[in-house]
Amino acid sequence: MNSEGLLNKSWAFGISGCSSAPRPVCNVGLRASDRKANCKIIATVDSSTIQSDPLSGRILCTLLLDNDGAVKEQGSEDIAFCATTLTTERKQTQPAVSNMVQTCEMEDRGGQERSCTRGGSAEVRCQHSAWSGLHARTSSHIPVPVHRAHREVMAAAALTSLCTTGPPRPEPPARESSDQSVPSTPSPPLSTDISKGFLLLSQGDDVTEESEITHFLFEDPIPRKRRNSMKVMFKCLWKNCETVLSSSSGIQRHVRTIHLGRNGDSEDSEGEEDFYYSEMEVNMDTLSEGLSCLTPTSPTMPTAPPLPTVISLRAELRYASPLSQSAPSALCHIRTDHAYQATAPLSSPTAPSMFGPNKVETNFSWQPPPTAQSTQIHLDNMMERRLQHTSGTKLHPTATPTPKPSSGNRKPRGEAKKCRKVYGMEKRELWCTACRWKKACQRFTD
DNA sequence: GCTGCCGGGGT
DNA sequence: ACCCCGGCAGC
Repeated sequence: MNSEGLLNKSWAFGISGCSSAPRPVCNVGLRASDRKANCKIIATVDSSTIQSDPLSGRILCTLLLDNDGAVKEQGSEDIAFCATTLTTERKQTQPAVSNMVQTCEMEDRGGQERSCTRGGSAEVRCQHSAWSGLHARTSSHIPVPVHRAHREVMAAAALTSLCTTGPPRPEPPARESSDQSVPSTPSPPLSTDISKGFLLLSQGDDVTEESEITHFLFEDPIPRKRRNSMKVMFKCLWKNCETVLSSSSGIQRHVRTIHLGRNGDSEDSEGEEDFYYSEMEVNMDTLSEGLSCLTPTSPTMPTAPPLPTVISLRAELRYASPLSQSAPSALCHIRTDHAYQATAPLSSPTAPSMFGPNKVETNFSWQPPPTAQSTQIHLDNMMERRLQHTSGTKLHPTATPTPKPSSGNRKPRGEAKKCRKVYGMEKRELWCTACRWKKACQRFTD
């Protein structure tokens, strides 16, 4: 097997920390290939590649490959990890190794040799020690192509994941003292430090992918859930606007279109919208609980969801056709002030569905807990405001969308003929009740 | 002026 | 709750 084959087998076996180290140092300290009697030194890991290493220059361990194909590790007692990366140099000299197993177990036998062969497969066992608290950096003297580095990272990830399946091991005191910045909540410096190392390896990779790799590499089962449950949201800072979106582009577009009154795709804002939103961390567990309460298909949906953080769904409608002019009244025919109007249809055939294809965005807004009725009112107002905005009148940031103070909230006269017009005064008995009572016609709605 | 309908009052 | 109407505003 050539070196490429080794790569394909994810020969990278060096991983540290294992199950009891939530912040394993995964470093690449491989230097050279060498030969010994009956063994081949396939890698040496020294402390020169480790940042903040108090024993600078010291060889931490040497990885040997014996004739049986088993990997042996030899080194000092305080070996924290055995990490390796295939280098160009090694790629040329690495002998064929088969049945290499990507297993890393936590096992402290107290001896110098921590390797065994099981079923013809070699296992690299890592010993946990005080070294686990060390921060690692990527060895800068090892040129690694991006794609290959990526593969090696993934291989290391596989190893680590196997490590975490090992028997539980109590946290060593050394870690507690050396690394005090390990809260139960996510720790940005960790991901930053680690990811920095991998960024050197895979600068061309997408950040998200790199982040995923980092999480995959170093995640703890329980902390991962917390880590994933926190999500950065972007909150609009505009006065009286509580829109919260999950993406910066979305909030920028929101600010640009809603508040700045600019075209959503135009670039003339020159980043002005950046001043009108801020990031916020949101516990997605709480949010999802709230959402599940609001989900119509939720089997456990209560009639009045007791939300710790209440979400009101804002159906932001964007209409491009003149149909939108009449949409509000058609959409929101929930009126209970008069009994004769309660029988009116809840929606018009010409009205777009609230959750229909015209719905472009659904925003989450943190607001005081509304009742079901107030939620409807909120939707109503939101839609009306949006429709007023999209129907041609550009909103000034400080201007409240009040069309005409003098005209009050009187809705514009509809286009359709009413009962009076259709039947005439002679057949007043054919009018709908509302028309007879000089109220808004309920038969011929707009 | 016609029409739609809001607001208010009467029963 | 039901019914009626004055009055306003859009057309």
